[in-house]
Amino acid sequence: MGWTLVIMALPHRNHSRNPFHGADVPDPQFFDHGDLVGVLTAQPLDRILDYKAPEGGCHLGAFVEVPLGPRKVLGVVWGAGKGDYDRAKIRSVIRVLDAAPMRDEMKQFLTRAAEYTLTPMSAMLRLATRAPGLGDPPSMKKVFRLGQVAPDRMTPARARVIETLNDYGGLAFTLKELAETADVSTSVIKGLAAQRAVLEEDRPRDLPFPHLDPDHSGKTLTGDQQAGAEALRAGVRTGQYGTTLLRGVTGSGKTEVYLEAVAECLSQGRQALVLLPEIALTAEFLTRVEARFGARPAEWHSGVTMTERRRIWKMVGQGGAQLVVGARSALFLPFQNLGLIVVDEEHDTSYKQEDGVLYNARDMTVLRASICGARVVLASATPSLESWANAEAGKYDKLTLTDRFGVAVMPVMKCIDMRNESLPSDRWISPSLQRAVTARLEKGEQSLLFINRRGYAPITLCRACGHQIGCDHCDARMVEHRFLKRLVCHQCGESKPMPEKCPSCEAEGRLAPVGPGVERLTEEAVALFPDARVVTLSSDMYGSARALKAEIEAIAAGAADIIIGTQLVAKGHNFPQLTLVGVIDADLGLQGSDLRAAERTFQLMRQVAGRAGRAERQGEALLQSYQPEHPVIRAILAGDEDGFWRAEAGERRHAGVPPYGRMAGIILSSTDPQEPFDVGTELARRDGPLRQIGAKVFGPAPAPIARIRGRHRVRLLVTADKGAPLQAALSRWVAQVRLSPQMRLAVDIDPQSFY
DNA sequence: AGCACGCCGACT
DNA sequence: GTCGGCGTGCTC
Repeated sequence: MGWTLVIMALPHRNHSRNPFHGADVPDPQFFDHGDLVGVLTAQPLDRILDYKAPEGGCHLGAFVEVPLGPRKVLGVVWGAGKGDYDRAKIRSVIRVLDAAPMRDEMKQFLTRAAEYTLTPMSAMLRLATRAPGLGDPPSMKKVFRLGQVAPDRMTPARARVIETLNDYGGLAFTLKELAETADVSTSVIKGLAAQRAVLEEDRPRDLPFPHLDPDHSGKTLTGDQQAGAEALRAGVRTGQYGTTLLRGVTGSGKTEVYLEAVAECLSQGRQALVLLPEIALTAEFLTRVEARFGARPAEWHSGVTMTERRRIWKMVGQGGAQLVVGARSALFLPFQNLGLIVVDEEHDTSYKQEDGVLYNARDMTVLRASICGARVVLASATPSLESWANAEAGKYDKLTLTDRFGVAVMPVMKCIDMRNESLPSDRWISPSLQRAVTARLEKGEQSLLFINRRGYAPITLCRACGHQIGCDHCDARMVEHRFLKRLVCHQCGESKPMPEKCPSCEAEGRLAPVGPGVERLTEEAVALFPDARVVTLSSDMYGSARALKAEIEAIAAGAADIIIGTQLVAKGHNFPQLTLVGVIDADLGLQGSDLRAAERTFQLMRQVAGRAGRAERQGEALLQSYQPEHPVIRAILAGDEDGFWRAEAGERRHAGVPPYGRMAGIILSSTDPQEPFDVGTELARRDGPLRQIGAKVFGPAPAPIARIRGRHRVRLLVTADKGAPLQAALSRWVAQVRLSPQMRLAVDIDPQSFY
């Protein structure tokens, strides 16, 4: 009651909203009605605008609605107003939205991420407010629970309602849920409510997520896993930033180990975030989380409904969600007390992507954690070279799980030297590989044939004139998909029916498929092994993630003898009866001058090979290669992971490329074919700002795909020394040219692939 | 991003 | 004369 008196007695100017400030010290975190505040809006004006604080004042960081021209837009109170704008034109904040104010930590994170990626702040704010109805007042919905009084007359329908409510012990239902569960019409419930036999109550629309119990217990860990888990727990207990690179093949219990870190984090009363690269994996993953903590966590990805998005955003902000499992954008949720971020499959290239902002979720994770004092676990069977180098340099702790069901069982890896195999040019399964598959068939074991190409054939060639069918909108070849009976552009998704005659010379019946795709390999396997059950796993062959998951489960249960798969099969699915992996083209990706090609091939080959030999059975991996002496192929065969990384690191260091140098890609694109090249040339010529920091510019050159969706693309590449202030120089450099409206310029810091 | 302003070509 | 093309600039 004393509180009431104090608050009542407060003068107009607020002095004590913050209990740590004395009664006569103004709270710098609070702005009174009429004070000037600087507001950052999600509109693409890269400037903080001054407004007058609304009636009732507002806190620093408050989400607000402000007038902007004729519109009302979302904004955040970023600080005090600068006051350098015509006072007469300054308008007032319309209202403070019902959302937890943005914490200083989040402001810092957005600012530094913007600086790093050269992204306008408004775009960063948009990332951080990607949920609908943020400003909605807390709305209620009506729910029904059992009342104390019995109804005047009992009917079968009424009895079902009461029985349902009894069965679920005190749980409240919405009208629709209750009607459906009890199989009655809504009027029955309304009738009962009128007599107060059931009670109608208001409940907030957005409910907290069920409590996760860190002591709910899950699987017992092996000695190796136990030690790893304890190391991670200890890290979380420090309550300070730190990153651990957790290495372990699928099946090593990597997930169980880092879930122990999550458990420790939850015990400390802090929030945790687990990032996964693919939606398809979350269903299985959520089940494992539920087994460990007794309830399901919040799930954030592009597939969740708008309602659920709003619930997660709000609950994360007010502590009603302890754990979020999600895609990369979950990194921008308004956590109040984040203690741990796990990035699973940290090497996955999908972490670096464009969704409004081009950022690498793995790097942004480390940034966010270092600002808010959270722990990071980067988990992977095959870490990225960047993370490996950071661990080597002592920036990250290293933790390697070697146990695989108690014993170290990596498959036996061998190379099939394709130069010694006799094989017609339209066939891809070598006699040696064929014999190995036959041996598995006889033993009733499964084989996996891996090819990293979707469709039937990558090239459709006219035997009469030599024309290759390309996409009308991109400079990419169309890939035949016999399953769909169409030609598909893997760049833009455009497709057209398979033509009867050559679009160039009109010759009929002369179009021929060239090269293998997963569908064509299936055809070959069916012909070679007529009695085997052959199944194809390719991301474009299943309508939904659910259908794909069902298929994978059926295969794991033994519904196929030979699995033909693309990249998809490399990602963490368990096939216990699989003992042979055949890689059709291990050389794919080794050609070309992309410096990351070796790394990607190594990771992919190891992951695919790792599918073989689960459980007790020893597996075998056979790599078909035309260049068995290639260092990457040799490193894979030798299983010498650290040796490979060291060699790769040496080459990169020598070349001064990431992670031992800095790089940025510039993509200029336009509907006009000439303009990007002209602007690119002008930029290359005016390289003063870059030379000041010792950076070099290469290009302009046509981008890897010179035309995508009708836009012509030109690429420049900038390299600099590790310590050079690259971003600042890039901004000054790029600002020298004026772009026409149809021109777009995108800066890609630390590009994933470069030429 | 929107939306207004404004400055040149072809229409009732 | 005006309708409308979209280049340029502004939003506190």
